[in-house]
Amino acid sequence: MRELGSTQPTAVELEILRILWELGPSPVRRIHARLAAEKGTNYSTTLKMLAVMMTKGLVKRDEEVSPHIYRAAVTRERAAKKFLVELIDKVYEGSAMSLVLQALAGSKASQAEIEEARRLLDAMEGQS
Amino acid sequence: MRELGSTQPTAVELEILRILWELGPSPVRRIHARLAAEKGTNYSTTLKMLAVMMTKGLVKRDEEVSPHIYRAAVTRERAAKKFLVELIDKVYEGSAMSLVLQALAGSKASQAEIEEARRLLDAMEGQS
DNA sequence: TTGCAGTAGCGAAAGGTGTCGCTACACTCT
DNA sequence: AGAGTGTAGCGACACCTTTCGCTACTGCAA
Repeated sequence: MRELGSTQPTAVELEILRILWELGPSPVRRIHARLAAEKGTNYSTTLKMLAVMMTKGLVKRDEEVSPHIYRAAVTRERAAKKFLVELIDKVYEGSAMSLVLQALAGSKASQAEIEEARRLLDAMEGQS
Repeated sequence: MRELGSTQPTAVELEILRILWELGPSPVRRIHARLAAEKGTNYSTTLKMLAVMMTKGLVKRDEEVSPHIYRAAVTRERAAKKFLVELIDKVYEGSAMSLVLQALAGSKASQAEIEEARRLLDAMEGQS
């Protein structure tokens, strides 16, 4: 019972997505090199995971060239947003931005990030 | 291979935690009523899930009384924070508060929440 | 005391994730 | 042609999550 557009990536899938976001479109070799460095898993495993992710629509690949080139089918931003929406939904069931921020309070942020956050808040205040 | 203090709740476990956060300490009957309303699962299933969650330390129970009373072993806030930290770690590998905010930008926030966010940013700026 | 209702628990099984071994195909290079 | 190297994929398996059926215990009512 899998919902249509909302295939949340699992742990390893997310690791692969992160690698793709960082590296950009890459052949399996390169993805595997990173993944193996972190987890020590086999080449076959990486390949299989990519295959599974293909069926879930999490990645796309160019089969014209050889080796095939894989790329993430979702952007980092979109994925993050999806996670957050689900998090708020699951944990707070409803909008609770202030609580999320509260949770973030412990983490350190650079001056630049804080500035940007302020700008964003200003923008949010304007609309809606 | 499960890390020591970081037992991330699975999907159903999270649903149960959410129910407990909302209801407060409750007997299985009450938890099950909610869960069954959402998923239509059996009483045995709820009971088993609670048992599993006991071994993981996600819930605690008072066995003195009958029926036993279950309560969440973690607060909503702590759980949310854990999720967020993991999210940032997994998706952005490192601090990226502004990006998280970016992701949140689409969601609507009340004036009060925005105010609170501003106050929080001020506080964060002060320290560290 | 027997029977019923509510409660607790165990063990099995179904489904999903992550892992790999083994096979096959292509493309060199000799 | 044959050997060697890089690439792709299938099928099996181990492990975890989620599900339930069946059993057992408790306490109260007939």
